[in-house]
Amino acid sequence: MKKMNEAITLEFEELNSELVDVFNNVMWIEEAALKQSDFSDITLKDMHTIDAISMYSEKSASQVAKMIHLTPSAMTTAIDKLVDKGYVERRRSNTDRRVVRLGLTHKGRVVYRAHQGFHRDLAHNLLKDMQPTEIAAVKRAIHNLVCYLANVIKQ
Amino acid sequence: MKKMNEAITLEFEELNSELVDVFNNVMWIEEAALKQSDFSDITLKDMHTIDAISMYSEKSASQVAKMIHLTPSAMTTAIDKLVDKGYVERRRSNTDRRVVRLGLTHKGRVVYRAHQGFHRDLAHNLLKDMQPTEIAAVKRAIHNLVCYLANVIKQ
DNA sequence: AAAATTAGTTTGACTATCGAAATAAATCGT
DNA sequence: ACGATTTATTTCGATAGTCAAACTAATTTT
Repeated sequence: MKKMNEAITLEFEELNSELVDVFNNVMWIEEAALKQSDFSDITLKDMHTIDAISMYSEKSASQVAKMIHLTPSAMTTAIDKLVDKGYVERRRSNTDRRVVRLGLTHKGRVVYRAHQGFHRDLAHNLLKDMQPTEIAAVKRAIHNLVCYLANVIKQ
Repeated sequence: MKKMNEAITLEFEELNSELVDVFNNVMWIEEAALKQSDFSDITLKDMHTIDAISMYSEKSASQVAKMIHLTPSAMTTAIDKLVDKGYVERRRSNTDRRVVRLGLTHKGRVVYRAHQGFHRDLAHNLLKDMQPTEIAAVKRAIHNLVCYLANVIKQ
């Protein structure tokens, strides 16, 4: 174990604890915000499904399932619900009639944009009142994290 | 709508998308890591319960329930499971025999420390190869986020 | 000491999820 | 071109997590 400067250790623990705080709370806050919104009939998980389907490229049901780590069967029922509620459309592919192409309805696109807005607010508030050099540092840190997580996945 | 420098806008979108990536993946990675570990009999939610109970202060069941946004009834069944599996202990308080004080068993403390280690790794990798001034910037950014989220909760 | 409050548990209904089997369409080997 | 295999999705049955409401027991208020 490396001997560390005490002040730095303390700094680190403070950061760590705030980081834990963010991770533990973001999901819950997002869920709660959704419940109070005009789209209270969907959960955050539904929202992530909608996000994975997203605006433009038409993905197949199993592609979306993989993206959000759901089994195909769970995907089917999730889509059923979102189709019933009018957020998502199922279209059988013309070139391969086994695959189901998923797309957002108008309502789906509205809620997708609203959710993107939420994330944009998060990012804006992360960078609140920061200088370009500081912003660069933050960006690098987030990138570090993304790379680290990507590595963890690979193993 | 404010007119923005295009390069800065692009920078921002890149950061935003990585941020979304982190939020979407951390939970899943944590869950997967847990499944492959020696503690595959608990879920990430169980882990958060254990984390809320934590090492030292003896909290009541309802205090823990509030911390992790669970109803008392859900808390009861969650604790039942963790008691069965040997991670948590229930003790009726002596001063007020309605309240249940929760504590970690030896096994519970081991898994708690392991989980803390996971979070510490995250924080270390966030700050990988960064200078003190950069670290300060990152810290301020995370703090911004914590404050923003705290405000969202209040409304 | 009766009524109200508080902490936690039990019960019943509902939802999400998974894995296995079923279905249906495409492709491969001959 | 035909049957066998593979692929994409769905259906079904089982399990687990959640909530709200009813309930029990302990404590506090009046």
